[in-house]
Amino acid sequence: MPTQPTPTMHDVARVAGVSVSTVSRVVNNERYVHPDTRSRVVEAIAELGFQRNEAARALRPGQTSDTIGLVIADIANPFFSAIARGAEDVVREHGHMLIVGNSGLDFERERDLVQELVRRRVDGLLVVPTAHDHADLHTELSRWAPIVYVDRAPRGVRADAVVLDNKAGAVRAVDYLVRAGHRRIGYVGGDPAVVTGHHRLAGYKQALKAGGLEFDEALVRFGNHTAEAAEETVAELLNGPTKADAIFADNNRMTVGALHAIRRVRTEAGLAGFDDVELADLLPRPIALVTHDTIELGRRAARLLFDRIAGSAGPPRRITLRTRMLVRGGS
Amino acid sequence: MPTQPTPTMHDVARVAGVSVSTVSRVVNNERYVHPDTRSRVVEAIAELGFQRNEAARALRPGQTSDTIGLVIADIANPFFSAIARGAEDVVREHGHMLIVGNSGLDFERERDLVQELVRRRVDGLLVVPTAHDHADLHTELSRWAPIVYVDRAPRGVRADAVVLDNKAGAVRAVDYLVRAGHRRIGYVGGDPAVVTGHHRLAGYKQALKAGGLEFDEALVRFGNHTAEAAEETVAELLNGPTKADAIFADNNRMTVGALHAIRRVRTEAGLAGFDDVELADLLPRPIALVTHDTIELGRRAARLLFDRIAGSAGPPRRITLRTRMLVRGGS
DNA sequence: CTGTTAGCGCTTTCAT
DNA sequence: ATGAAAGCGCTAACAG
Repeated sequence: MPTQPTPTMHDVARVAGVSVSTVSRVVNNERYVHPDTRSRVVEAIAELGFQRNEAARALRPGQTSDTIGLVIADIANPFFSAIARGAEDVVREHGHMLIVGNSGLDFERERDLVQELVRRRVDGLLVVPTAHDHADLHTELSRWAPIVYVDRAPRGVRADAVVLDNKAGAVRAVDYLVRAGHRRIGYVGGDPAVVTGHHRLAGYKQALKAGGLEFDEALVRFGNHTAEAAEETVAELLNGPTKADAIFADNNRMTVGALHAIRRVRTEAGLAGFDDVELADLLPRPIALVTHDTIELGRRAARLLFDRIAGSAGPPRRITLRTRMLVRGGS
Repeated sequence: MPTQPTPTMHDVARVAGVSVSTVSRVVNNERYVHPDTRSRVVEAIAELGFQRNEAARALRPGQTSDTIGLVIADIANPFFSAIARGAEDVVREHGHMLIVGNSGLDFERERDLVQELVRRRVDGLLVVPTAHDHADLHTELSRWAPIVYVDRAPRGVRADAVVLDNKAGAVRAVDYLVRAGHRRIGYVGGDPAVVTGHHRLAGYKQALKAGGLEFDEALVRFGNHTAEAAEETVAELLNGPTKADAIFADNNRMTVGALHAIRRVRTEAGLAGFDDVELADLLPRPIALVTHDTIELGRRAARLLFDRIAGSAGPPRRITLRTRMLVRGGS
């Protein structure tokens, strides 16, 4: 059956035979309401199934929407869904709700989402920014609601951000491959403009140098946006003239693609990857993984955001979370 | 720096030297605004960084919040995050936004979330219901906003739902194990009260019977709420007096747990599981998986919801999505 | 084409 | 202890 209009405080007041202010007092559990009056109101509320309109409440001066916006690339990617999970944990602790939007790493979409969120008067924003320059967007919108960036700092702005220790993680992973005797280590990455990729590439270069290996531009392949794309790229890297004998995968999607490619090509190529991937420990081949507490990434970002919402001033804060390298699989 | 109060139409009107209604007309792209006036308003909007307050707009009669609520068990579980992804796709197509809440399969939390969502005047609700009886909750809240249930129909109500073909899927998977020569097939499941488990168990039983195997209560273990719990249970099933020689895992978490247990115990036990799991195809052992288009599950539910929001009446609709069985891994 | 007005559902003085 | 009234930011008649 079609839905009915929700009853208002006015309706409740009529049924209970009191004024709206009294209903408001009961709903907000204020003192100075006669027990009898209170129970009549409570009864009316139950009878009508009244649910206070939060949007109307939020309209009053000094009131907030109790809502946080989260903009990520793709909720179906385990990395981002873990962030969402951590964010939601904290957001709920604070009695707020989470509005989620997928940007698909497209700046236009991100911009639309963030603006829409501000129009809905969220109390704060958690954003995994796209690679685009955020100078304008950030300065334009951060006046209205505090913004904390997750996983990477936006281009062109100094702003609050909670990130991973990208370079150190990459160094350890690539170093592992070097020590294992690999000499031509390919790099597979996603969007070349995303800053995490740069940092991980820097780590890759540093580890190569430390291992006495020369950097070869031909071994670096950015621009793979899905696991499938990464699979093709890696197959090429392994089979083609580049003759890679190992792969460092930039993120979880790249790792999945690389695993498939290596299996397809049937080589003994070494593999290391950033982010954890489920079931990697059960694979027949060893794989070095740079892991981290992704849920915590979301949690920390949300905590920092609520700090700002509570009024904490001061310069932009940057929190960097540790990563660990571990070798899984190859049982 | 702390955030400022957002400018209102009144502010824009003052700056542009017009009335609020003119500002409203410009913002809503209505006709009958003189080009000059329009540009003065547009300028003022840009100057102030005005963003229309959607909550205030939604308050007007006949207006909607353009928001959909989604309640799932845990966004970090790939099954649910895929649903969220599908839902968001459709929600966005309709110009709405998605508020997400994790129930953790706890009825109290679910109830709180759904009520809170109604208080925020969402236009509709997408819910993966807990096992608890929903008769009261559904009849109480579905008057105010249409509700479509995802993955399972709630207990105690006839309501719109988009579900999977649980029984048939389980039959095929277990049948695969039977044909492979397994004789003592264990069943590992999650919450015993969730209806999907019942249907999958029914399929399990049917496949056993068809294969001439006797049903043994001792081989059925519900109540595993994490992959880790499932791992312990499966290890017990394989090692203990039950002497299972194969496992049917109820859902993706159970499958992951079972895989770990089997590796730990180092048996040749057969394995089949409901839901897909990433990288299963690269595992050294074959595994029969009941797969489905999870994103589509979310999409279909959202479409059905928007149908109802648009006013479509009629009896509760039940959509059942096909599942497929395929054997992965064991390369 | 533009302004005035009323009112959406709620909270919050201010009286009583 | 309770009610009347104003107003949050916006839209939608209704005038002009």
